Parts: sequence; structure tokens; C-alpha cells
Amino acid sequence: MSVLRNLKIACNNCSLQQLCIPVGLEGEDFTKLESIVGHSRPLPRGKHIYLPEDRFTSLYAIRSGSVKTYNVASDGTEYVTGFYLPGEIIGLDAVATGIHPCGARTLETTSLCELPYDRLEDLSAIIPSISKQLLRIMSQELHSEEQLLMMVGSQSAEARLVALFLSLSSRFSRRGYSATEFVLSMSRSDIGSFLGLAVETVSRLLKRLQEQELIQVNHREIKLLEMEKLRAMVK
Amino acid sequence: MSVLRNLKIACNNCSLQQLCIPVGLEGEDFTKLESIVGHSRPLPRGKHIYLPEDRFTSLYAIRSGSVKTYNVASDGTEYVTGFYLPGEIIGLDAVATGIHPCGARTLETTSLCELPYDRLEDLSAIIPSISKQLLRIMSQELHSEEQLLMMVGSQSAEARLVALFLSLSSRFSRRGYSATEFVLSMSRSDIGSFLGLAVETVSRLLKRLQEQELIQVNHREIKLLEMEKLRAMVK
DNA sequence: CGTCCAATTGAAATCGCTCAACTCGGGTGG
DNA sequence: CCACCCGAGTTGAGCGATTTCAATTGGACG
Repeated sequence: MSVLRNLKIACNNCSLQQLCIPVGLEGEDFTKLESIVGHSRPLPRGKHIYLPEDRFTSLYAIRSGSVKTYNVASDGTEYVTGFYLPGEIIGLDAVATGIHPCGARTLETTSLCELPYDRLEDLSAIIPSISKQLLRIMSQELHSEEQLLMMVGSQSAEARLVALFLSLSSRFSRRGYSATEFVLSMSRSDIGSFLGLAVETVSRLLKRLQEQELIQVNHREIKLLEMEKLRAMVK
Repeated sequence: MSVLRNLKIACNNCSLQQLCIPVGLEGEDFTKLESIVGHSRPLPRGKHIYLPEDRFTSLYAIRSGSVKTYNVASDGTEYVTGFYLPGEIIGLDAVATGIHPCGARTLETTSLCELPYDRLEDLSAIIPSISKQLLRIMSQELHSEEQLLMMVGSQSAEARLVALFLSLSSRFSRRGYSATEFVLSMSRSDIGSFLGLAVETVSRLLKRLQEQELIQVNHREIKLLEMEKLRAMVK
């Protein structure tokens, strides 16, 4: 029985292998990595994975569902710093200090794989391609933060929102989901907080984009109607 | 003669050892790292280190001087993505793809250490603490981008400018320079571009902060007069 | 069926931008 | 050595995008 359960959750059987840490691992190395990965039953919506300032022990790979990371300013306001989809890794920003600078919370029912960092370090001393892969993932993350920064810093509210949708679109599509129709797991205020916009602005922009027939909005269901025009909006 | 030159530029003699990749390396490992580091004569102001879209071959550590990284939007506008001081590493965002997503240019006369990435990868397979250190540096960078993002996304223009000064202040101070008096190597428009503000706004804010006697501005010389009040402004 | 939170809508206020003119300082060439 | 020039920086006025405040609607769930 426990065998069944283990099999079921092995990286081996995970459709996200090609997006996650195991990329490029084979045979024994693959098995070794698998052996340190911890699993848990799916978490419900709104569950904390770790809090800001928590001690850092593990990275987490999203297996299914989605997660937001956030930071709390000294006045208590919460700022969303990122949205994470299956195959993506959270906690990388804590490696440097051993303390989580951001918290993480599930946006919907979510399954995680836990990667104890000390064991991951031990393993990457033996299997160099693991640290290679980790570095690649971090670098990727760094790059997308830069993109985001540029966007938030100097694009219109409309362009920012469109850019978020296009980012989600391409990420969904790489995971085998539709690039043009998806359901947002985050609230309007999460979106606003992430993009540096007021909730009301998000709402008005959605309406306007719909009126221009660029997208179709139904509560949290989004349909991108004019990909080319949308892409042209984010320069 | 060549020995003298080599000694002069060895990590061994570098005051930035404790801020740079060598952190935690000793004896033979230290020597091995040193052996792959390339040096060049100081670059003048305004020199490109690499262009956006250039193929990635090396990381660069700033030895002295300063550097800005930037991105070019499809309409040709240049966006500053970061300022880098001695002991900091540039090029990390290119590891994932092998292509530099951002360009890098000197802001003043600047000396660099070149770290060929393929050799660094080979080395970190032998010396695990190198990849550990690299991961730590990347994570650090990730964290500071998050901070920046939060700031740019949701703070007032004034708070953003103050936050930049405080960041420079603490970075200068860790390098043994004054935490309250420094000379900006970047132009007002670099600052504006980095913070997502118009040049004129930067100028007006500097004036206002000076009138409030929080800082003192003389061209590019900045003196922070009221650290506590300044810190309180960035929540 | 009522409650509560998320989302929407409207109106007024504001922060930062754009456009335009002007100043200042440093470097260059006569 | 001085006058000129050019880019960087400053200053002013008006405008516009986004925020804020306030009220309302709508859905999900008990």
C-alpha cells in the first residue's frame, strides 16, 4: 500500500518532470533526488506554507494548484510578490539568509513536494547537475523578476494587467493547458497588489479590455481573444 | 614582473573577498578559483561590458567602480534594471538561457574580474562550496529584486528615491565607505529610469528632501542627514 | 433566505507626467 | 584665456491616469 502511494507521487510519474528540478537527471541520480522529496496531502485554499521570517528549511515545488508569495510592510499591508504554478519552485529567495523574506499561501487546493535544502545541498555536492539545475532555475526567476520590474516601473496599468495575463497564458500553455482560456485562482485584490494597482483599477481595466473585445471576463474565467493585439500592448 | 602583476590582482589581496565569490573558500580551493579569474585593465566610463542578447560566457565581479544593467524595450527605450557596486556580481540572470537578457555598462572608471561560467561550473562540481556560494548570491539578488519590486509597485515616488539612497548607503557602508555621504555615479535619468520616475520628478524630489533638511544635495554628492526619518519614510 | 466578502461602479482628488523654457558646468576650439 | 556649446539638471504650468472614498451589486455558502 505504501508502495502504491510512493509510486503514485514519484517524480518518475510526475508530468512536471521536464519543468521541475529533475530536468536532465537520469538513472541513479534521479532516484537519489526522488528519495529526498517529501510529500503531503493536498492543502486547502488559503493555507500558509511558510510565514515571512520563518526559518528556511525546505524549498517547495508546486505539484498541482497554485500559490502566492507575499511580503508584509511595516504598516501591516500585505504585498503580493509572485504567483506560482505547477512545476515552479518557491523559497529560493530564502537560501541566502536562511530566513524566508516572503510568506507563501495556497490560492486553491494545492499539492506540494518538499525539498529539504540541507539534503539538496549534500546531494548537489555528489551530483553537480542538481546545482546546475538549481542555478538555472534561480537565474530564470531572476530574469522574470527583472521583466516584471521593468513592467511595473514604467508601463501603464493596462499594459501591466495584460502582461500578467500573457505570462499566465504562456505558463499554462507550457503545462499543457489552454493558452487562451484559464481560470484565475487569485482575487482581484491579489492581482492589484501584485501589479501595484488599486483593486478598483483592476476591475475597471478588465471591463475596458472586455469592451474593446480583447478579452472576455466571467468572474475569474478569462478568455484571451486577440493575442496579437494584446502582445502589442506590452511593448 | 608578471608575478607582481598576478599578485596584485589576486583574490587573495582583494579587500572584497568577504563580499564576493571566495567567501568560505580556503587553501587549495581558493587557489583554484583564483586561477580561473580573468582580469583586465580598468574600463572608462560608459563602456559596454556586454549587450542585451549577447551570448553569455562569463559572470563579472565588480572590483572597483560601478555598473548599471539595462534592458531595451521594443520601442527602443532603455530601462535601467540595476546598479552594481564593488564585490557584486553581474550576469547571473543569463545563466538560465545562455543569453544576456540585460546589457551592462560602466558608470565610471571600473575594474572587473571575469569568471568564465563553464570553468566555474566545472569547478563547482569539484568544490561544492562554490555552487553553494553562487546559489547564496543568486538568492540574495532575488531577494533584493523582490524588495525593489514591492517598492516600485506600491510606494510613492519619494519613498522610492529614499529607498534607493538607503540601499546605496548600506551597500557603501558594508564596503567600508561612509553610510551617510557618497557620490552618485549614475545620472538623474538613470535613477528615474531605475525607479520608474520621470527625470523631472527625481529632480523635484531631491529639492524637496533638501528643503525638509533630510538630505543635502550638491550635484551628485549626497549627504543623508536624518537616517531615522529617512528610514521611516519607506515603511 | 440571509449574510458576508468580493467585485463593481461613480465622482472627486491627487500624484506624477509631459511639454517647454531655462540654468548651470565642463569641455573644446578659436 | 575666453566664448561658445552641449548635455545634464532644474523649474514651472497644465494635464491626465490612477487613486481614494463611498455606495452598490452580486455570488457563494451556511
